Amino acid sequence: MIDMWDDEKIHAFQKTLLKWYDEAGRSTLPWRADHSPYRVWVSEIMLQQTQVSTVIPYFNRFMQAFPTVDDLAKAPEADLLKAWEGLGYYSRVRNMQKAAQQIVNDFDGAWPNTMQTLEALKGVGPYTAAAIASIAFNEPVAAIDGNAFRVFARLFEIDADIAQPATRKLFFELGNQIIDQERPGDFNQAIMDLGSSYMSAKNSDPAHSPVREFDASYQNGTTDLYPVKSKAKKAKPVHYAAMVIKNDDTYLWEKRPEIGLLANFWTVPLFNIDDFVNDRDVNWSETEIQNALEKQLFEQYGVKVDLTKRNLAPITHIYTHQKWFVSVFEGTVVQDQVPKQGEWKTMTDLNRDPQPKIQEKIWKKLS
DNA sequence: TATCCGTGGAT
DNA sequence: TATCCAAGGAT
Repeated sequence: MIDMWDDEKIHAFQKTLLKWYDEAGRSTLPWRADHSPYRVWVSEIMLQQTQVSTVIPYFNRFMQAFPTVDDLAKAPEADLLKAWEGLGYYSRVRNMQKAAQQIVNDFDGAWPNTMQTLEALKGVGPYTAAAIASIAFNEPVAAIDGNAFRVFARLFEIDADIAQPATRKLFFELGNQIIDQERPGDFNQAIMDLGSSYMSAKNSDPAHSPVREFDASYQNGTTDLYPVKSKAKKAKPVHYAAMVIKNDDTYLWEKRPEIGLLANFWTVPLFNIDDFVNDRDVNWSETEIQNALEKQLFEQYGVKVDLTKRNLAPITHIYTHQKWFVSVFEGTVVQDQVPKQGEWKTMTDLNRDPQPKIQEKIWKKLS
């Protein structure tokens, strides 16, 4: 199992780590300017599965637009999604608003101030709760994110698979044993800074790490073996026809379902055409696919359409579990009529809605 | 427990 | 190009 350090070594590690953090940590990150729970929380949610350099401009704009938890609680959802547009994992911002309303309504505006009570907030799991509790409220709990998994796995040569949810408990208990009791928030952030520099996933430099004396994997030359992580499944290919249908100066536009991928986002109609696609590339009879698409537009949307252009070279867009191949079709309505499903909107109107990246790619593909 | 949920960057 | 990684959480 784990070759646990004695108290003396733990204290030496804390001292070495925090000394380095004070001298070389990323002190200029905007969410480190102060440790108010609101700022810490917003930054932690944005940073989930998202790189620091990506988050910085979003964070600054978000704090301008929604300076307090009250502002966030009462903001229109469209404004929130527009502020989040391009960040991905959009349920994060929807859950954030629900959590803001929990704080305002259920807790009378007072922040929960322990890891355990913070986990009651929507979208706040074990990692984020520990991060807020330690950074904003000085509670000595380990925040186990991807960095902490990697750093601890290397320091102690831990062979448990970090892709297994059950492994989180092991790392959490280890972290709680070595966390600095006086400066838990700085300790957690120091581990993250270490994990994004000397002990990063790629281009690590353990020989110059401030904690190399404590790094068993470096001492034994096994850095590349840690962390142990099982491989993710490959994304499943899915084929769509994007229907860009014009009616004078408007386009056919519809809202996606409330749950699932890109929930509630507006896009042009996207038809699944896996049935028309052979193996790995478009391979269909021209008249067959064209007739099928026009038929579906009439039956599902109630509009008669003349398809005029097609782009057989598909756009590709990769999600975590799906790889989309999107062929863009253009057409015009034969006669003006109100659609059974979706709406006609001008380009000006639809640019006001937040759009997923795939929709941007579709617009760019138009001839 | 396994799967789902976006996007951008690095190699 | 394919793959992995990036301050995870909900179901």
